[in-house]
Amino acid sequence: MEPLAPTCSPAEHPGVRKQFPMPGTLAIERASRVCRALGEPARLRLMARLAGGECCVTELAEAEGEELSTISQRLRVLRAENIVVRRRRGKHINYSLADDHMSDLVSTVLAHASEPVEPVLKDDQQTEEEAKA
Amino acid sequence: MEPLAPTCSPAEHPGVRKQFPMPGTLAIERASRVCRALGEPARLRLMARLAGGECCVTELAEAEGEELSTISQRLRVLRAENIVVRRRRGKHINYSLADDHMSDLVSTVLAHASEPVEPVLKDDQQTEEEAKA
DNA sequence: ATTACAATTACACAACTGTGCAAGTATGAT
DNA sequence: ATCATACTTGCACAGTTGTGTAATTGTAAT
Repeated sequence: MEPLAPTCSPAEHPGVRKQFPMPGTLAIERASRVCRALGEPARLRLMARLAGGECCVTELAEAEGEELSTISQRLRVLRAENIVVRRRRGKHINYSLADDHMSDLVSTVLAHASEPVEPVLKDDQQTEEEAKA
Repeated sequence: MEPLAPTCSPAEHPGVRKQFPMPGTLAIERASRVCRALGEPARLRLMARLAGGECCVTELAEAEGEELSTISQRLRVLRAENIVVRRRRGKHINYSLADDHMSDLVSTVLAHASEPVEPVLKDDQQTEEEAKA
């Protein structure tokens, strides 16, 4: 449990040691919960669908080709993190994204995933500048 | 497994049915993997730290008060999703965020988590407009 | 009231994930 | 070559998570 103190001196670390103000435990906790909720293909698909407009559970189940109960469970997880919101519409319950932040998040991560893997600088390589230094 | 066809007609669903172009399976898969990687407090904290500048494993372990092996495993997960990149620096291996998308993602989700829960429109309520309609 | 449809929830089981310990690899110094 | 430091990985165990079936709740209509 107790980590040992490193023997490497601070001078060995040329990285920017700007001591970025770390977010509080609560913020980290909440943010990671949101990410985890989006961290499953099935749920992220649901989010992508909801980004196109609000839907009732039956619609979503039909679109996804899944059990109603399964969709409901997924929505439950999303709702627990305030990622989606629901509203009664007569016999149906319509779900939609909680706010603009959420559509931002979804589109950002999807945009990144759609991009080609940058072949510019592969892992474990050094830049040209570093090579001559 | 086979979902039953819903008996509710499309006319019942006033939501924007704009048939948003759904992202491909691959994009969804990759995006959700990224989210899942960020979906754990410990790993997200690591990301927040790396957002402040590149670090070696020992530094991170010391900062987090964790075993070196634990940090290494976390970095492994992040690296598997191309979220972070590593580079040898003599005796050390420095990790840093893979690209600008990643710092964007991290700061966006953290910003959202730091915000107060909007008290504007609670769940399962209807807007004023809808009340008179 | 009863009936029908929409959605949620409880439960149980399988699959996955994170962690620490211990062993292994890689680099630099002597 | 040996030694020490820095990091990674294999393994096993505990804790978590997603899914379907079946039972339950809630709403609207008759």
